Amino acid sequence: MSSATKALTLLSHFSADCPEIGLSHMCRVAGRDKATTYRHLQALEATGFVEQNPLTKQYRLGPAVLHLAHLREVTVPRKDAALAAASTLAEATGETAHVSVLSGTTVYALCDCLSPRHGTRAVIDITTFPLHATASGLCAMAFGHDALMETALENLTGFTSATPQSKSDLQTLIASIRATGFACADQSYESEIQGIAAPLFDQTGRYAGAVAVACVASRFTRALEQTITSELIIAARAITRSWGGTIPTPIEAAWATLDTNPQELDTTS
Amino acid sequence: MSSATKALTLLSHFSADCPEIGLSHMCRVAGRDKATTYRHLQALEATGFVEQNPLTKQYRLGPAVLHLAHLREVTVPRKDAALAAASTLAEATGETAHVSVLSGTTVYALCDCLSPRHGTRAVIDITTFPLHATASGLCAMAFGHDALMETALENLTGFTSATPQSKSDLQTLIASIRATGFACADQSYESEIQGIAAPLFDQTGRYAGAVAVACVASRFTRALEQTITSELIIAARAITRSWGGTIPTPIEAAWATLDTNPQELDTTS
DNA sequence: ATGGCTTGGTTCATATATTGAACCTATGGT
DNA sequence: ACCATAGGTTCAATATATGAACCAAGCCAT
Repeated sequence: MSSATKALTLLSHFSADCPEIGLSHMCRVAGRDKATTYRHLQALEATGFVEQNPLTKQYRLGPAVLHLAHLREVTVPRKDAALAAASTLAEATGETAHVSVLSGTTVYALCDCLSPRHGTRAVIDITTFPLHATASGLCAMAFGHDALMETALENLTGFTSATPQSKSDLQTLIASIRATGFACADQSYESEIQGIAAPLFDQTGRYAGAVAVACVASRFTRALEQTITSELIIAARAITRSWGGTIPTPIEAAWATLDTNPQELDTTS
Repeated sequence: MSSATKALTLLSHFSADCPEIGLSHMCRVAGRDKATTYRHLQALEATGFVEQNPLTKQYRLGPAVLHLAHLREVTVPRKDAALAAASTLAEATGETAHVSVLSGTTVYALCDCLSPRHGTRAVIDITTFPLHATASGLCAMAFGHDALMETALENLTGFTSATPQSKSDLQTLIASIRATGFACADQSYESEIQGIAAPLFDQTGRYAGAVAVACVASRFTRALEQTITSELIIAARAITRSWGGTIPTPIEAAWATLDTNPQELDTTS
């Protein structure tokens, strides 16, 4: 590990719970020598990445990151990362991939990508996703803020016979989504379309959107489902990372149990 | 210069004009060896501070900065830095210091700090500053967006006999502010109050607000003016830096010519 | 095609910059 | 007065960074 990497790594120990860290404390959490840590903090301070609270002598993030973040936002729009991941996802699954973002209580379509593999394809022709009837909407309800449930209940339009129609229906679905880390919408918005979505998070740590696959229901098999879920995990991690966020540990844990299933099948074969 | 510092310094070469930089280009602008630069970029990439555009192989700012910037915003509110600088400014000048922020076309008071040195003090008892009559407002017009002039012309309230009353009055004042890097309001809002303001900038590079001194006019002398301007420069640099911005070069240049005046006096004495 | 130009990326001996135990000083609590 | 902990400093030992030279790939005009 290079010296520069070690210095940069110190920054990852700052968090919302622990926004100011003293030298000794930093030594402990970083597991490094005091002199080394001190010099690294000096280097970070010289470049504006940290600064010392003049009162407490504790270190905290510096102003340099503000400017860099602004530049990042300008140079790499969110849509680009989403589109790149959606493209890979569509390629790998042979189905339509799309990404949605949550703004207030509305789930907007950010981008989508159709796979040329099959003649029939799911087409995303809406700009806002109903909360209660789509995988992306349900994902937002499961991992977004609480106000979404109220909004959803105000508009329980029945699109198909499978569209959830009650609060208890939604609560059951949401519990399942939170347990598995995936939202599924089995022909609840359009018949013949099966949706599976995974959540995305931004730099604030909050739910930011979903990456989803809309699959022609007649093609949906157990094998395709496995491909979709494992590819969704990859896409969700990539987009979340690009947006400056991280997947919450409980969700990673839920995904990890899914990942091991194929391995179990391998050992029994 | 430590290795970590050298690596961090590479990040400063990214800008809005040049958001993606290739290895060779980075070597040239950083003036360092290719192997060294490459390894530094590798360290930055490993920590998420830069990433490679997969198409062009060029490096650009990475997602890590987004998260850090959010954390910085949460841990260090703008007001704190402003208040610290205002306090120093009030202490050094013996007059009332205050900081304003521009939001839309309105100039809001962010904080102020009175000096206990004199019995009479200027008191900032307004929450929004008139654009045409105060140093902070004129500063916004000189360095902020163009729409401010229209807004100012819609409300040319005459507070004192010295309040500017025409577009040409304002244009003359603004030209002077742009040339000197300071905005002055000589009893144009309240009689007996002389205001001097310096501009502040944020991480977007745009005008963000002003730091100002409100001085009791009867105490205003050439010597005090020199103290105020030199202290204002220090305060403006500190706040701007803390907000993630930089003072534009033309303004620094204007300030530099002022800085040399006292030196000229010294050499002749 | 060919040769020259540039690009991103890699190697390895050299020596420079990093390391960490021990030390210093100040402060707050008992 | 004492101990514990804090931030900060020193210096010999050595691990780590360095850069000239090198490689492979892409581009472009001949």
